[in-house]
Amino acid sequence: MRESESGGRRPYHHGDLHRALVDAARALLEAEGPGALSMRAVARGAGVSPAAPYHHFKDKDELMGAVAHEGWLMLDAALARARDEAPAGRGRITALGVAYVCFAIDHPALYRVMYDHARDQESLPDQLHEPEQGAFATVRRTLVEVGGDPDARIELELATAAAWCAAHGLAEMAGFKQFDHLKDALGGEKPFLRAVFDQMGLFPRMSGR
Amino acid sequence: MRESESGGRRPYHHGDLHRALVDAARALLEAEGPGALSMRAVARGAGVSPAAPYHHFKDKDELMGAVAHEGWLMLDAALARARDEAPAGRGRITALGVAYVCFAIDHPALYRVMYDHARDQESLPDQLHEPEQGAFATVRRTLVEVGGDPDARIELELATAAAWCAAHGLAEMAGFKQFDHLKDALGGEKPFLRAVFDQMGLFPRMSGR
DNA sequence: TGTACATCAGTGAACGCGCGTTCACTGATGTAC
DNA sequence: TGTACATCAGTGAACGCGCGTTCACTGATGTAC
Repeated sequence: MRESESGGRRPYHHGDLHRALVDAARALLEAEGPGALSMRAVARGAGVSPAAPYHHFKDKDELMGAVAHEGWLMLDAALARARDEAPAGRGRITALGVAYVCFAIDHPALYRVMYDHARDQESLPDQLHEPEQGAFATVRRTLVEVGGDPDARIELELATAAAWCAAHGLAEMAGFKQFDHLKDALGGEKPFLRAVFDQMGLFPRMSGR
Repeated sequence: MRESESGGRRPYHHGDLHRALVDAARALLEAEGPGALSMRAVARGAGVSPAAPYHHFKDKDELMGAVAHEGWLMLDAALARARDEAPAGRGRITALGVAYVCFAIDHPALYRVMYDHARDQESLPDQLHEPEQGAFATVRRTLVEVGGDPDARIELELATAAAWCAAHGLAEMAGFKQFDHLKDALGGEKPFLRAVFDQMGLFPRMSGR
């Protein structure tokens, strides 16, 4: 792809078509949205014949899975970064939520693909459930710090589930026009997101039960 | 459609094809999911030629809009009913949230179409913003009862937005397998939904600000 | 009551399209001797 | 170092498909006189 775009003749063998295909898919996604993501369009984007991708992916679903997987890794990284940057304390969980939604806003089409793929298999990617890594763990760990009892598994998972759903809902709706005047009133998108998360009270309410 | 299904010969004129098409679309949606919703499939479902729908809908988008509209009306009704049935008080807002998610669980494909259509125009349907009717008003009214200050417009809308996003997020994720053991631990789907909503603390926190 | 005519709401064939996938193939590369 | 050969990773043409939409048409209905 690099060669063909810069005018030089591309060698017969690509080098790393697997990578190039995923990159092309993501570029297409950002440029034209999820509806434009076809096997043929991705091959076209990588400067390769429509049959070539089948040497690297069993079928369309497998390519989509690879794109979604990369998205989840990016989201993991974004949450971990947000966590490290926010001062410890109650605001940290809000910071995570804001980072989550910002990711979805910055990569709306990729975010959609991630969830569409997850929905097809009726579950989020496994890595979210691995105990010591991934976005799920980051959320849970932060909830513990913020006041959750690490031994109260059910309550902790409930809090994590609540935070996740809240973030997902806001991520999907943040672009709706109905919220524009709220954003104006609060001074922009991020203050709006922070306010909604605060409103939701995502930190655990473990005490008093 | 009625006639053709019962074996009698259908008269040349249908009677109410507009209605029959929307019904066929919804039946198709429930039976095969949003991916199967094509103009031709809907016509087929209504027992009519592929060109016939164009006498009633300008294009596919207009048909989809009609289906989505009907979905919103159903959701409005479900929320109003839930509100009337729940005892007054703080639990009412949770009951609304549960009813919302139950609607999405009972009509997953329709719910998807509703939001896809909304997303395409970057906003929820207008009726959600009309002051005295629709689901939005039901949520807001209930929030006021539960302790919100009706004059604090921004805070009230923030609370409504938060509740809406929370419900939407949960609606989209309620089917994921990750939550299965939480549902088991809590005694079923509805207790799980209630617990998540309670966790989120959707009632307004107007006091102390 | 009968007839001419406009209008409405269907038909069915066709348009061009892009899709996912398969196929027989071929050029490039790596390895064994 | 040179050669035979297996394997890999591409090509490009073709498959059958269902789609949204348009077209000229026709059967049914309603209205005016």
